Amino acid sequence: MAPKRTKNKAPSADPQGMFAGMVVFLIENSVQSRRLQIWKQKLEQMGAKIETHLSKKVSHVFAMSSDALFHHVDKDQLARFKGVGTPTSSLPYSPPDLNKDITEIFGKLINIYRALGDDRRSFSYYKAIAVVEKLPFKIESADQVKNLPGIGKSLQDHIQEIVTTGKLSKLEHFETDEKVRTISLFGEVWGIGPATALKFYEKGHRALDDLKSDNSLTNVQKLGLKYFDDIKTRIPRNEVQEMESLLQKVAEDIVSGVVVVCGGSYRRGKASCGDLDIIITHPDGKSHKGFLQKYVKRLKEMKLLREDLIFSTHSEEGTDQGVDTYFGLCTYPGRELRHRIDFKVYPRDIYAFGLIAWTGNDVLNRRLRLLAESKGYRLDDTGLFPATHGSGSKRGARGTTSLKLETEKEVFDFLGFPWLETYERNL
DNA sequence: AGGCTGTACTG
DNA sequence: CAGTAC
DNA sequence: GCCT
DNA sequence: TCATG
DNA sequence: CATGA
Repeated sequence: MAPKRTKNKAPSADPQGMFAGMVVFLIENSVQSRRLQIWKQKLEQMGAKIETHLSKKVSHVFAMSSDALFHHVDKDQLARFKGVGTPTSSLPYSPPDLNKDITEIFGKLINIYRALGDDRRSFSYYKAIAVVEKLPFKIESADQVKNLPGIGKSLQDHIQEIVTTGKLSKLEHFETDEKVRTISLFGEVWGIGPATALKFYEKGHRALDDLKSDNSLTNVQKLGLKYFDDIKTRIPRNEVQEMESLLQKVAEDIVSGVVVVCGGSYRRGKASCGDLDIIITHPDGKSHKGFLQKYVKRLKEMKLLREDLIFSTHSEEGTDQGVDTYFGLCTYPGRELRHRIDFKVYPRDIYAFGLIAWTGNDVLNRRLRLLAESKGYRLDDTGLFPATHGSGSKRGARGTTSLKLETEKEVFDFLGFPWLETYERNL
C-alpha cells in the first residue's frame, strides 16, 4: 500500500482517511478496554470523529456484540441506521450457531431431567451446550468432541447418534413417555416440583384439569394453576421498563431516596422477561427497615400487586440485618394478565451482593460462588464471608459479618473475576 | 465415591 | 424435614 | 452426566 | 500506557 | 492479541 507520507509520529486525524467524515459512537462494554482504545485511536487516525453520546450527528455505531448493541440502542434509534451504508452488516459478531441440531436436543434433555428432579444430570447437558455452541465448525463425528471439557463418553455417543441419524432415540423415548410428559407438565406449575408432580401422577392425574379438583393442593399451587398461562406469558422489555419507573415513583413516595432497580433478565438486557425481580435498598443504611410492608400495601391498593405467594419480613425495627422478601403476582396497569414479581429489600451495606445474585444469571452466580469458595470464602446474596470451615463456629453463627464491598465491581475485583457489564451476564 | 451455589419459606 | 423457588 |  | 504487526 | 518501547 503506497503510504503517502506515513506520519507515525503524530496520530493526528487524517482528513483523507478512509473513515473521513464518520461520526462514531462507541459502545464501551469494557470487554477489553485495551482493545477499545485501539479502536478509538485507529478511527481517529483515519479521520473519524468520536462522539460520546448517541446524538443525531452519529452516523455509525460500533459494538462488541449484538447484546451490547441492543442494551444501549433501542429499536427506534436503531431503525435510523438500518439500510444506511454502514459497517453494521459486519458487526453482528454472532456466534456461528452451528450444531443447532445437537444443542436443541440437549436443551430438551435439560428440561426433562430437571422435571424429573435430576438437576445434576440436567446441568451436565447445560454445560455441554455451552461448549458445543462455541465450536467454529459443524460436528461430523464424535471424534471431534472427544477431548472437549464437559463431554464424556455418554455425550459423545449422543452426539454420534445425532450427527449420523439426525435424532436421539433417548429423547424420542422420553417425549413419548406419558409419565415423563405428565410430570414435565405438572412441574411447570408454580409451587409444584418433581416430587409433587410424581405424587400427582401416581394418584392417576394426567392433565392440569385433574389437579384443580385435588384437595391436597397448597395455596400457592392453586394460584400457580389458576394463572398457569398468565405466568408463562413473557413480558416485553418496554413494559418492564414502564413498570420499573412506576415502581420507583411509588417507592419514592413512601420513603424519599429509596433505590429501586429491576434486576433479573431485564437488567441483563433481554428483549423480554419471564418475571420481574425488584431489588431495593436505601443509601442512608436504615430507611429500608419496614419499607416493604408499606410498599406492598400501597401496591395492592393501586391493584398492581394482586396475589401473594411468599411474604417474609425479617427486618422490622430491630438490630436485625435481614433481607425482606416478597414473591407474588402483579398486573400491568389496566390489565388482568398476571406476572410473577419478586421484591428483595437489602440493607445498604450488603446491597451489592443482592444486586449480583438477583441479576444473575444462575450460571454466573454458581461460578462466582465456586470461585469464592476456592479462595476460602463463602458467597451468597447477603455477603462474602471468610469460610467458616469444618472447625469453628457453625453456619448459623450470626456474628460473622460480610466483608464490606460497596459495589458490584468491588466484589468482582475482590474475587478476581473479570468485570461483566449487566448485559454481558447471560452466560 | 462423592461433589456439583447457597439460602429461605411453606406445610 | 422435604419440597420448592430464586 | 462429568470431573477429580 | 501506547503503538505495532 | 501478543509483544515491545
